[in-house]
Amino acid sequence: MGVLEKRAKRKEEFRREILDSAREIFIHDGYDGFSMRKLAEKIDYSPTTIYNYFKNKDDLLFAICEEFLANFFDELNHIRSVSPDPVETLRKAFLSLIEFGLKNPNQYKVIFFTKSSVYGTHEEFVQSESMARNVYFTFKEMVQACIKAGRFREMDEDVITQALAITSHGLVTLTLYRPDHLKGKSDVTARSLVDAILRGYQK
Amino acid sequence: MGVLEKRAKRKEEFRREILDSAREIFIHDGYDGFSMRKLAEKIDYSPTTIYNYFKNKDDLLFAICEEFLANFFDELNHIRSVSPDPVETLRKAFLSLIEFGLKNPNQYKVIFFTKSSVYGTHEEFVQSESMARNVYFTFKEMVQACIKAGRFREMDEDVITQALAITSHGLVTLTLYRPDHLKGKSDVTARSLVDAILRGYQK
DNA sequence: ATATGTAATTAACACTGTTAATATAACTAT
DNA sequence: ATAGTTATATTAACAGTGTTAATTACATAT
Repeated sequence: MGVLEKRAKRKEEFRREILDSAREIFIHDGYDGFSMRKLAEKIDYSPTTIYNYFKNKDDLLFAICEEFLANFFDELNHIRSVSPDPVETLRKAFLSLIEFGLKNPNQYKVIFFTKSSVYGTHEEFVQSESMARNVYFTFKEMVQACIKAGRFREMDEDVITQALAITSHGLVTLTLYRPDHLKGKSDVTARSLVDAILRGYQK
Repeated sequence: MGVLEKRAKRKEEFRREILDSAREIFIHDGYDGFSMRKLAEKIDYSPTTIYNYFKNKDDLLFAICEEFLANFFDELNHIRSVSPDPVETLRKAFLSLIEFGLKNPNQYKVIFFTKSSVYGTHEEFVQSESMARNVYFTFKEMVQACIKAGRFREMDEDVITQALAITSHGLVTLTLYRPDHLKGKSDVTARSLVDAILRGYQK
């Protein structure tokens, strides 16, 4: 292994180390408790060192988002592989996304708060290799499967997919930011809502 | 008019002046462009003076939320007064909320970002005289009207109301924070989504 | 005129993200 | 081994943020 590769590897490892520490801060102190300086202190380096591994804070947050979504992407594919009925698959995937958001509030906040600019326009988003894109397209494929199986009314797939994304997003963010409003009954409301919307799109 | 009343009146007037300036900053510079120091400069006072009229930044933001929601509350009652069919009333109210959010992005962000603590627990929220409460209960009454008219399946009213709130919230926030994602087709998606969910809850 | 209470200000604290300039360490070529 | 080069880490600083304690200016009441 050449020296250049060794350096690159070491750099990649350090990047990982920073990322792990950053995630720990998020889990431990929440989104508001995170700062570049705090992260620097945790990894025992000066704050400016981080900037040798990440362009800026947004870049760091984006990397964390990607990790988070990569985990969910795996779960999504697992659901698809074990569930035969397309509508049930979609329902499970749907509820899983909601559960994932509610169980990882701080990571979800990172995704939500991270500037939309990092994903670029819709075209750039579609052509990107981001995990957000992968998750979106997996959902879209699930919707397409429902239409193809004749279970859904024939509509624009993107509209339906986005409607589902919107619904889960609304539920998660409202629960995270107005926790008392649903009186801890998020799961009941979630099921009711998922039922209603799937019924609404079914034939 | 006594001196004390005069002082109270003057204080109330100044409070209003601060509030108006704050709203102007939000409209002009957006949520991220707002700061207490900028507001102070605009009203030609030192930053600390604001703290004689508002407990802190959150308190100020809350006041702006209330104003914003008061306007929407009026529109909601207008819709109710002119629309005879309960389901159509709900649909219009629903779409109106979404439109209101999309047309006033910065004010909507204020509502969303303002710490949930200002509304307290659900019980405190219900007993409060906040505009958020009024809007919520108006929506709930509309849902009840649909159930009473035998148009909706008999379910917990709160669950349905919250489901509607969640959906509009999701649509608005996703459009505001991932604008390119819906490719400016928010209105199409909104109508489709509202259609689907109302169909889902109808008999 | 003096005392009282309110309102506004200055200065400061403890933070934030980020950058330019500088020092240090590591590797390359002579 | 030494000199030159490059990558990495650090210090100091900038321009902000919300907020508070201490202090001054001012209008009112005695």
